[in-house]
Amino acid sequence: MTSSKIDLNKILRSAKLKATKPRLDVLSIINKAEAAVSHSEIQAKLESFDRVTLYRTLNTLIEKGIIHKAHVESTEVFYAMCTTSCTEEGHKHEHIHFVCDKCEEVTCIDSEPISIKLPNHIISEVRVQATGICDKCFV
Amino acid sequence: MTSSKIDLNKILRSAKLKATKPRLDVLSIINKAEAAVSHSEIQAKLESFDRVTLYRTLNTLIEKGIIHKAHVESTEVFYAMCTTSCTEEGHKHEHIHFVCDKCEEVTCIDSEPISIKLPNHIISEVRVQATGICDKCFV
DNA sequence: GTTTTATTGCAACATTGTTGCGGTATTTGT
DNA sequence: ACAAATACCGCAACAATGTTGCAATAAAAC
Ligand SMILES: [Zn+2]
Ligand SMILES: [Zn+2]
Ligand SMILES: [Zn+2]
Ligand SMILES: [Zn+2]
Repeated sequence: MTSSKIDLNKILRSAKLKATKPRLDVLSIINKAEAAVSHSEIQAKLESFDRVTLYRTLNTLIEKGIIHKAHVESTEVFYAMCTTSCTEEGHKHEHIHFVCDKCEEVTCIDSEPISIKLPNHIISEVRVQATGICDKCFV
Repeated sequence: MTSSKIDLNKILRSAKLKATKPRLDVLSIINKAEAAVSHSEIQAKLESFDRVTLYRTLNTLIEKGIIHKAHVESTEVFYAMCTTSCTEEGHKHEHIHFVCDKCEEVTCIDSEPISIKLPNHIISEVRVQATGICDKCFV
C-alpha cells in the first residue's frame, strides 16, 4: 500500500464514497498522470472493468468535486484532478486547458483569473482553451 | 428567391462548392439564427435529409471556413456562421462562446482578443467559453 | 442537351453514452 | 470478527452519435 493510495482512500472517504477498486484505480491513473487523461486511455488501462462502470465512476468523481472534465475541441473527453477549491457544490477552476498540437497532450495550467466583462450579462464561469506547442515540445 | 438566398449561393460558389439543397438549407438555418444552432435542432428541421448528409454537409462547410463549431461543455455541438476572416486555410475566431444557464442559448460574442502568455509555450489559438445569464434573460 | 464530376442517400458498421436490475463488495454496528 | 445494511459493480439491452463504401442522382461545365 503506497502513500498515494492512502491519499486516494482518504479522498474517497471524505466524499462519502466507498473506496472500491474501480474508483481507486481510476483515481490513481488520473492522479499519477502529468497531463489530463483521455477517456479511452483510462478505458484501455482498465480493460477488466465494465465500460458502464467506468462511465459511472468518472461521473461520480466529477459530481463529488474530485476530478473534472477538460472539454477540449475534440471528440475525446479528458479528465484531470481537481484542486481543493472544487466541492460537491461546484467546481471552481481558474485554469487554462492547454492542448499541444504536437504531442496532443492536454494540460491544466494555473493562471491569473481571466476577467471578462459583457454588458448586460452575468458571467459565472469562464473556461479557456489554448492551443499551440507545449513546453515539453518547445525547442 | 430572397436576397439572403442569393448570398448563400454566392458563399457556396466562392468556396467552390455546388449549391445543393442540403447545403443551402443548412446554411439558411444557421444564417437566420440569432444564436448558434445545435446539431439536433438542425437535424430536426431537416428531417427529410439523410443523417449522414447532414454530418457531411456540416463538416464540408466547416472545412471551407463558412461555419464553425461552438464546442461548449455539453454533449451537443453547436454551429454558427464564420466571419470573413475564416477561410479554407483556417478559422480565425476572436470571440467568446457564451452559454446562458437560463435559456441555454449559445451565442458568439465579439470581444477584445484575450491575450494569454505562458512561459515556454507557443500559443496559436485561444478559445473562451463563458457561462452565466445572457442579455435577453438579464432582468 | 450531353458529358463530367461532385454530392446525396442508403446500408452497414463503429463508437460513445445511458438505464434497469440482480449479484457482489464495502461499511457499519455489534 | 461476523452479520446486516447499503452502496456499488457487471451484465444485457438500448439509445444516440458519428463514420465508411458505394450506387444513384443532381449540379456544373461544355
Ligand atoms: Zn473541479
Ligand atoms: Zn506537446
Ligand atoms: Zn438566456
Ligand atoms: Zn462562434
